[in-house]
Amino acid sequence: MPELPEAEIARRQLARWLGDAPVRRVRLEDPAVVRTHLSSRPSDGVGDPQGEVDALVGQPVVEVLRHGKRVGIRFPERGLLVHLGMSGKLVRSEEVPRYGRMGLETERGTVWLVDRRRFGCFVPVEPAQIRSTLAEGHGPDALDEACGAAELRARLTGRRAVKVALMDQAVLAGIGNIQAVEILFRAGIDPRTRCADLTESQLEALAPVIPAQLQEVVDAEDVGEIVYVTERGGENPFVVYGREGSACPRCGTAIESLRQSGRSSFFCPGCQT
DNA sequence: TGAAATGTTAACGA
DNA sequence: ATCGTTAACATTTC
Repeated sequence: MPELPEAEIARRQLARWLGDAPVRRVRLEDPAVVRTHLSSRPSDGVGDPQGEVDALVGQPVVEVLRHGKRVGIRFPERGLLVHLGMSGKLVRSEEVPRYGRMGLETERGTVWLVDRRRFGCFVPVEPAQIRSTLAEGHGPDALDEACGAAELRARLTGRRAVKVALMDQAVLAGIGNIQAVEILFRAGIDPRTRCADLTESQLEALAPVIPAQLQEVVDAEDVGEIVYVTERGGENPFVVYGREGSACPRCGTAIESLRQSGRSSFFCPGCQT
C-alpha cells in the first residue's frame, strides 16, 4: 500500500531518525534487497551487496529527497535510493524486526526497512545521479508539483480510464490504487470515465483534490506508527476503498466495486458520474 | 485452499 | 501507436 504519503513519511523518518550522524554499520539481513536499479524483483540484486552498502559506513546523511513513491538519501560521497514496494515501511529498532531486510545503524539508532513481500529495495547510486534517477520516467510529483486543470487536461489523454491514468507514474508520480480511488470519489468522477471525456468542470474539480487528498493523508500519518489497512486489527481508514456495499457518506447509495487493469476499484454510482 | 492484496513492468492481443 | 489486460515477481492473510 505504500503510495506517495507513505514515501513522504519514510523520507521524514530517515531525516529525523538518522539526523547527521554517520552510518556506523549496515545490517544486511536480506542481501537481495540491494538492487542494481529501482526494481520490485529480488532477482535484480547486485553482485556484492554487502560491499555496496559498506561504502556507506562513515557517511552522514546530507539530505533525503522524494519524487512520487521513490525516496533518495544523499550522503557526501554516495547515494541510496529507497522504494517501499508493496508492503515496505521503516521501523526504528535495535533488534532485527520480523521481516527486517536491511538496517542503517548510527549512534542515534537503527532504521530498518521492514517488508513482508520483498518488493521493496535499496539502490546504490552516485550522489550526482540521485535527482535524475528519482524522477526518471515519471511525471511531476503529485503533491509537490501539483497540476492545474489545464495541465491535467494535457496529461490525462486518450481512451484510457481516468483511474488507470492517475495510477500511471509517467502521468503523475505518487498515486497508487487506494489514493486514486479516494481522489476520484472526492472529485465526484466515475473511475471508468475516459480521459478524453473528462469535462472542464471535472478537471477543475480534480486538480485541487489530488494534492489536498495526498497532503491530508501525509498529515494524518505523520504521527506514531504507520498502520496499513491490510494489517490485522487496523480499522479501514478510507472513505470508499474496501467499502463495497456500505452507504456512500455523501449520498447514501451503496458503494460498488469493479476491476480495472487488474486492480480493484470502489466508487459510488450515485455521486460519481 | 485458493484468491486477493499492494507496485512495477514485460509481454501480448486488439 | 495506443490502449487494455494478464502475468510475473514474493509473501501473507482471509
